[in-house]
Amino acid sequence: MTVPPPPWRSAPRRRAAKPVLSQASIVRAALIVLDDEGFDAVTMRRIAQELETGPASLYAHVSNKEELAELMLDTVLADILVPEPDPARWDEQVKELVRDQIRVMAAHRGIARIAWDVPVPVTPHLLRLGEGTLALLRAGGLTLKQATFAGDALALYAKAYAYEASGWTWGEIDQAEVGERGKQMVAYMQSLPAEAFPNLLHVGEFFSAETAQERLEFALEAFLAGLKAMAKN
Amino acid sequence: MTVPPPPWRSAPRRRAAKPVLSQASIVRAALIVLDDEGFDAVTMRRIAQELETGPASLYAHVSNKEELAELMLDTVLADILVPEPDPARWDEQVKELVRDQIRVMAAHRGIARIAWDVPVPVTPHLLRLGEGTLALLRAGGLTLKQATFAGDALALYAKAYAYEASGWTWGEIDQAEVGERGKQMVAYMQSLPAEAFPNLLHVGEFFSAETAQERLEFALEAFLAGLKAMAKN
DNA sequence: TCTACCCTCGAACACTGTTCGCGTCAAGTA
DNA sequence: TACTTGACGCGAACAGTGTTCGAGGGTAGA
Repeated sequence: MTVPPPPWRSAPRRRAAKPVLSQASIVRAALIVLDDEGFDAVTMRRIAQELETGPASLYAHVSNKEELAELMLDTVLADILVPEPDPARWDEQVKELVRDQIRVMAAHRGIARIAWDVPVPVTPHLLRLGEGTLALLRAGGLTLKQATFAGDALALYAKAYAYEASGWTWGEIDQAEVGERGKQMVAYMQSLPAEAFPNLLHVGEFFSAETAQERLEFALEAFLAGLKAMAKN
Repeated sequence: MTVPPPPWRSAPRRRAAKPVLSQASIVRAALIVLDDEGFDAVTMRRIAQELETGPASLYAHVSNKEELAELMLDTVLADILVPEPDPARWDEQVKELVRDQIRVMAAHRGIARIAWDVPVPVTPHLLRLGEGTLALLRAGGLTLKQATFAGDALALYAKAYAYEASGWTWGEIDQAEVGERGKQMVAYMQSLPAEAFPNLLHVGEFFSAETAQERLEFALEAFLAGLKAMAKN
């Protein structure tokens, strides 16, 4: 009963004319929006727009935004290399592993925030990373329990510094506003008795994007030194 | 021109009949909602409802929700006591200060999350806390720069463990869901070659609400040990 | 050719933070 | 005492969010 399409009309577009929707393509689109426009821009509508469709279409491939966030995190973490433990280079390997996590997370602004919000971190690459960290720490002479606790702390370092780093790097923290608040802060402190904030008044120079790396190295250095002392017992 | 109110109508309610709106009362109401119903329930509408008014009324006393969050955090931090440095009890004092921060933050579920989101932590009590931490650390023999970096790391510890602790304690992390995910995780790991996750398979017991305190103590212990070694140089 | 089935997606729902602007009240001034 | 003024209360609305429903269409298998 259906009439064939008139010959002057081009053949009906096949579905595949536009990239087919899939979990992977959705995650990819979400990461593109994240990189280009920041964390707040990553909405279901914006992602759908990127794929030239409506928000409802996404829910056939992703059960909700939380799951999508988890998939984004896992995708990003795929770039982390877990080293083969080499006892001779133990410190350096541990530091490198943490730096690597920060590197990949800071590359996508706001992804560190997702890392905090995932309650139970069990995605394939997180498992791989966790196992690798444990193996590395145990190679340094720690018990399984010690390694677990140390790994927990190190993951925390990575997330915290990556979170801060992405804020500074990507301008999610409004530089002008920060400067304004900084001035107000100094003025406030100077309005109080001079001896009220003898230390705080001089730490401003230590807090900036430039010192982020240095602060991380300091914390890592101290933590690892303490860890090594524990491993010997 | 105005007609006096008819005598059978009760005298118009005075403004003071219901508690007058103020920044302090709004913050108080917000904390009540936070404690009773959790982080997600803290909306401008719910706070207004608690004060028997509409959401628009709040904006006369608080410029936006971000500022309100900051005020909530500051109010909670008021309970922290900053100790007079006593070199003989240095370690214990530092640990106590961190524990104290975690204690007050874990008491209000979700307040730790606010702490992460405040970009430039400059509220009165945060300044007081920062100065106290610096003074304490310097009393342990650290340079101002070392003390700054160490204080940064310690604040990070406090926020991270408080965030996690409140999640567990207050059931924002759905226990049933966690259990389900845990089972799936174990099943997934067992479906892979046995040697793929030799360590991860046995750490489950170390991760629970009960070990949160222990994990913090471990991390603090290691970090402080490393710090003391640095101070001597 | 018919029948399932799954995917697509417009429309709608319930919710969010925030603004506008009209009233009303309280305190200050003449 | 009468009037002005300015601040506050708050109903209504706006733009945006995540998510669901259900009708429709395309594809694959019988």
